[in-house]
Amino acid sequence: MRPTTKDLAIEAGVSLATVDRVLNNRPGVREDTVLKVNQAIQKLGFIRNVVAANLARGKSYRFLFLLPRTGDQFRAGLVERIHEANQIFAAEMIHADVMHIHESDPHQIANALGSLELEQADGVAIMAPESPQVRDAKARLVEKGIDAISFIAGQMASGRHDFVGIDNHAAGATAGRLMGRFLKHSEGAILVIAETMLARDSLERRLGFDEIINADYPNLAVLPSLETYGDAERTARIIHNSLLSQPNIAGVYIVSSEARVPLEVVTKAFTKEKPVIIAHERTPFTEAALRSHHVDALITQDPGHLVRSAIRILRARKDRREILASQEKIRIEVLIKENL
Amino acid sequence: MRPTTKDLAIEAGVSLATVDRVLNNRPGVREDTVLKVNQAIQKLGFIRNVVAANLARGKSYRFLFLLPRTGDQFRAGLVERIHEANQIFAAEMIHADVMHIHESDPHQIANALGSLELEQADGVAIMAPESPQVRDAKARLVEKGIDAISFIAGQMASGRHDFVGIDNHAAGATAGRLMGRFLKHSEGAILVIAETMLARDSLERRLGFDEIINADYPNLAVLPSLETYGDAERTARIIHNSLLSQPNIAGVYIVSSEARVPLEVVTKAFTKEKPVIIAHERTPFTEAALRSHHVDALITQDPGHLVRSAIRILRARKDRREILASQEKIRIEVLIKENL
DNA sequence: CAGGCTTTGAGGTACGTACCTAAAAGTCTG
DNA sequence: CAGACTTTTAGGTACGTACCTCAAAGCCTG
Repeated sequence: MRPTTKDLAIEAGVSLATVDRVLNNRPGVREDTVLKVNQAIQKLGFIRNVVAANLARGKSYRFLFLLPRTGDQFRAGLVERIHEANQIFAAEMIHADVMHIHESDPHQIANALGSLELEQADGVAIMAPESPQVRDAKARLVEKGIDAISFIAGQMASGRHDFVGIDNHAAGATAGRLMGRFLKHSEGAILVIAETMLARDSLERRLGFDEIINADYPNLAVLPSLETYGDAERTARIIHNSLLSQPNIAGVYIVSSEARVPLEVVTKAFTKEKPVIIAHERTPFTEAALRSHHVDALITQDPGHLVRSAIRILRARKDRREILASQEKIRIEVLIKENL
Repeated sequence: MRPTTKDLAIEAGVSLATVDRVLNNRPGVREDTVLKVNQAIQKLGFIRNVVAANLARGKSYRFLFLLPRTGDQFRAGLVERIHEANQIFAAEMIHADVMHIHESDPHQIANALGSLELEQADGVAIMAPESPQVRDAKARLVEKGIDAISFIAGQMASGRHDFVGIDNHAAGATAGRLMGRFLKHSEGAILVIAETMLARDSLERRLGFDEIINADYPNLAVLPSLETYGDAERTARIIHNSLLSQPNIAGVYIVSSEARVPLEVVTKAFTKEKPVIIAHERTPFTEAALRSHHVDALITQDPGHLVRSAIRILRARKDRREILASQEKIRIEVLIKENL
C-alpha cells in the first residue's frame, strides 16, 4: 500500500498537522522539523495523492483557449478537440473554454488578457502571434496567478514549457525534404503559398523548407511566397498570375494551417502535369485531397494531442508539478494516403 | 458546480441510499424507482466523480504487460515507457508491471496467463503472436475477471478495442509508397528482411508493402523475404548470399521491430551506390542511422502512446466505461531526418 | 389484517488530504 | 523564571462516493 500522511506523521515522529504544514508550505514549522518530515517522505517514498487532495480542496481547474476568430477547418477541429478533452478531464475537475480573438489585433488580445481575473481562469493557452503587447499582457497575467502558454503559434522554447506546438522550422524542413525526394529527377520551380509571411510560424516553415531545397536540390528553385491574406479571390488571382509568369511549376508548398482555399485553387489550376503538392494539417478537406491524390503529403500535428498537452501543462503549472516531457512533445507527423 | 449524489437524491425524491443502489447496480430497488433516479441523472447531467469513487473504494488497478523475453532496443524502450507511465498513473492508483515470456512458446504463455489470479492483476496486455492456446487462455482470463488485450503484435479489431497497435498492413503500405516514390526513376530489386514471416505483423507489413509496389511501381521487383531468426551470423550470411545472386538492389525494407542487426549488416554490405533503406521503429540505433543518412525513413509507432493507451483501455474496461476512441488510435508515423 | 416479504430511508464509517481551532509544549528574552 | 512568543499537538469538519446496518414503510398473500 502507498504510504499516507498518517504514515508520514508516525515515521517523522510528529503530528498530522505538522506534516500538513510541511506538505503545503504553511508557516510555523522549525527547520529541523521540516527536515525530519522530508526525510520521512524520502524514506517511505511518499507520493501525495493528488486526487484526494483536490477532492479535499474542492478545487477545480478552469482553463481558457484563446483562438483566432477567423479560420476554417483546422480551427474548427481544434474547438472540437477542446470539447472532447473536456470529457476526458471532467473526472479530474478540469474544464476548458474557448474564447475568440482577432488574431491580428494585438491590442484587442492584450485587452482580453488584461481583463481576465483569477476567478475566471487558472490558465490560458494563447494561439496568436507574439507581439510586445501580448508578451506584456502575458507577464501581467502570470503576476495575477494565471498561467499563460503559447499554443501552436509561437516558438519552441528551450527548457521551459511555455509553448505547445511543433518546431516549425523542422516542419518546413520536413516538407522540403519530401518535396526534394519526390522531385528527385525533375526540374522546375516551387510555388510557396502562405496566408501571410508576417506570422512567425509561416516564416519559420519557409526558412526550413528553403534550407533543405537550396542545400540538396539544385534542380529546384523556390519562388517568393505568395500571400493570400485569407482571401479566396485574391488567392485565385495571385496564383493564376504566378502560373502565367512561371510555366514550369514542379511543386507547390502550402505553408499555412488552413489549406483549403489555396488547395482548391491549385488543384483547379493544374489540369495536366500535376505538380507535387505538400500542405499542412489534417482537416476533412486535406484528408480528402490526400485520398484522391490531389495532395501528395501532409505535414501535421495532432490537434487532440495539442489540446490535451496544453491542458496537462497548465494544470502541472498550477500544481507546481513537473511534467513528463516525453508525453508533451508534439510530433511533426507525415501523412500520405497509406497511413491516414 | 457539478451535481453530486446528494443533488440526485433530492431531484429524484429518494434517499441517498437508493441513489447509491441504483448507481452501483445493487439489488432491491423497484423498477420505477430506478427510472426516477435515471431521469434525475439525465436531467441534472450527473457525472459520477470517478476519483472520489475510487478513493472511497480504496481501489487501485494492477496491470501486467507480457513482453517477449528476447528483443533488443525496441523492447527496452517499451519497458522504459512502462516505468514512465507508472509515474503518470500513480496519481490515479494505477500500477503496471512487466512480465517476460518466451514469445515463441504458446504453451508457456498460456501457462503464465492461466496461473494469473485476480489478486495479482486487473488486466493484462499481451505482446505475443496469436495462437489457439493463447486465445483460449485469454478467454479464461476474462472469465476470471481479468481483462486481456493484445499489444502491438496482433490484429486491428473492428469495433471492440481488443488490440493496441497499428494497422500493420497500412504500415507496410506506407513503407511501400515511400520506397516507390524515393525510387521513382530507378530500376532494381528490393530486399525484404524480417525476423520471421511466421509473425502475423511481419506478414501483414509485407503484404501491404507488396501491394503498393506491385500496383504502382513496375520498375521495382520485391524479392522473397529473408528471415534472420534474430541471429546475427545468419543475418550476415543470408544477406551476403542474396547480394551475390542479386547485384542490382535498389532498396531495402526491414520489416521487423528490431532493426539493429540487419541494419548493421546492410550498411556494411553496400559500400558504394547505397540503396534506399526503410525500417521500422525508433530506437537509439535507428535514430542514429537516420541522422547519419544510413536510413532514409522510419515507419514508427510511439511506444509511450502504446503503453499509456493500453493502460487507459484496460482501466476503462475494468470500470465498464467507454473510451475516447480518437485518443487511443495509434498512428503510423513517418520519420525522416528532418522531423526526428 | 397478520405475517412475511421487498423496498426505502436514515445514519454511520471510511478513503486521503486540506484546513481550521484551541490548547499544550517548547524556546527565547529580559 | 515569568511572560511573550513560536512551534506543535489533538481534534474536528469537509470533499464526493462507497458500503454497511438497522429500522421503517410499503406490498402481497392467505
